[in-house]
Amino acid sequence: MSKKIKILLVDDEPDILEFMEYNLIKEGYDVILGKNGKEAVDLARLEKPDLIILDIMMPVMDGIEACRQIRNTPGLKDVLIAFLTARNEDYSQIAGFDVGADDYIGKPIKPRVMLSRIKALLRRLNGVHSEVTTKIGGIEIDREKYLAFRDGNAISFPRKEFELLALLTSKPGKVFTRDDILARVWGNDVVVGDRTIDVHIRKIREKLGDESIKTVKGIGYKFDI
Amino acid sequence: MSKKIKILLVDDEPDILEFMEYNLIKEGYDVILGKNGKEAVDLARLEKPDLIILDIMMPVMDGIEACRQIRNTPGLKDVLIAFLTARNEDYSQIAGFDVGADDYIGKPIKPRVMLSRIKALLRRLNGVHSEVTTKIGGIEIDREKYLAFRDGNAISFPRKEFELLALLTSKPGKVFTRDDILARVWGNDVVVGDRTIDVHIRKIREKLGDESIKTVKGIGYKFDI
DNA sequence: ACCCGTGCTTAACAATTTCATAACATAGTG
DNA sequence: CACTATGTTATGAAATTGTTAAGCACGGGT
Repeated sequence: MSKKIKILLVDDEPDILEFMEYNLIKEGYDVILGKNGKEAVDLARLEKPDLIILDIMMPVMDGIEACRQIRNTPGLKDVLIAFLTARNEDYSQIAGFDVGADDYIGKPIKPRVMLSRIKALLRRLNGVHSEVTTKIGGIEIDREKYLAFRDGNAISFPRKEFELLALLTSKPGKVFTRDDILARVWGNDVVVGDRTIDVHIRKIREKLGDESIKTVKGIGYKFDI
Repeated sequence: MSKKIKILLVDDEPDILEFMEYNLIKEGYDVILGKNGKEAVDLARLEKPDLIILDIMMPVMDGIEACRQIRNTPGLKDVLIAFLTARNEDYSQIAGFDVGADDYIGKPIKPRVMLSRIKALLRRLNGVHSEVTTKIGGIEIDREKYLAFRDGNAISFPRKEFELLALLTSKPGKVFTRDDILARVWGNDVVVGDRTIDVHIRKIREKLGDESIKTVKGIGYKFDI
């Protein structure tokens, strides 16, 4: 996958946490756990997850209030938030949509339903997300076609190479550290050897046929004209 | 001049039906009427409207269930569905979200509000699926006839194959991920094995007899000339 | 009700592509 | 110059997709 998707999961019942964590990790998501609303807010600010799943009923701070505070955090206004609710809870209390929830997931939780719902939500996110194409210094990156173009000629890349290139070109001139690159192209907990990034960089350079990817020794790489 | 837009309107109160029908027809829409959820499903399948407006509370089958069934009908996965809801029905809103509604129109209905909402919805539709036929690289897809044509010769496909082809050709060049494809051709809650998509792709390729469907390894498939 | 054909899914296996690594070369830095 | 970070290359493992055939479910017709 491109950058691994990070999900913050908050519930006060360890069983549910464990159950959902298991299913989410199995799908390849990056999962962070919290056990009350207070933690939810702190972790959200710290980790900037892509999606937050909040139980409504929790000690210390309930999900509604947590949601409100998260939404009031700069940079987290557009995070996806879904509520967990028991079927028989009083829906009027779950006026969750008033505080800006994006979806709700009913208990008891069925793994398949939950996962498909999450995928649907994340798909919505993708639609809004960054620009589909970037044009910079004679080459154009089309994230939808998974192709780069130079003078109208398509250059195709295998997945990792493309994602690496897409990352670098997403902010031309910015230096991405190796850790950055590892986290965002490979995923947070993936461990790969020292030379892996270099090899991919090399192949991209070869295909692009120019010097647009610069090495910043001791730091990382950047895409620059 | 495009085809007239077809709206299926379902409510059990004749007054509301008449009132809305009047306003919609005045705007030049093609209106079909139903008076309960059962009729909604039947008419939706029969008429393939562009937009369905469902009351939540209805005899025989409520709007929620009708929506669910419509969404599970092949070929109607992407139909626009809007719910009619009385102001204070929190429950409706939440449950409606659950089954994939696109919008809510509150009662009491104000004609102008309703019409602008409907136009906004249909604008969304235009981006994606408006054209009945697509012509691309020697082949033509007719979504109404469920047929593809190459040099005037019809090629017929079973439903799944056709929908898959229709999806890919809806945006030539764009890579559709496997998850995308699963969600939009098979449906959100359907779980099928790993090789199912491949098998369908293979059959389509066989029938098209060319290389227009490309594999993007690790991502998905695209239709490209 | 029964049969038949079609469409859909699966499973097993083959073919292919991509990826990570190791070993070594080179360049940059103080 | 010594040391460290990066470049290069070939190679095998791993991941992904292709292919085929078989079985099941469903609908239409008799």
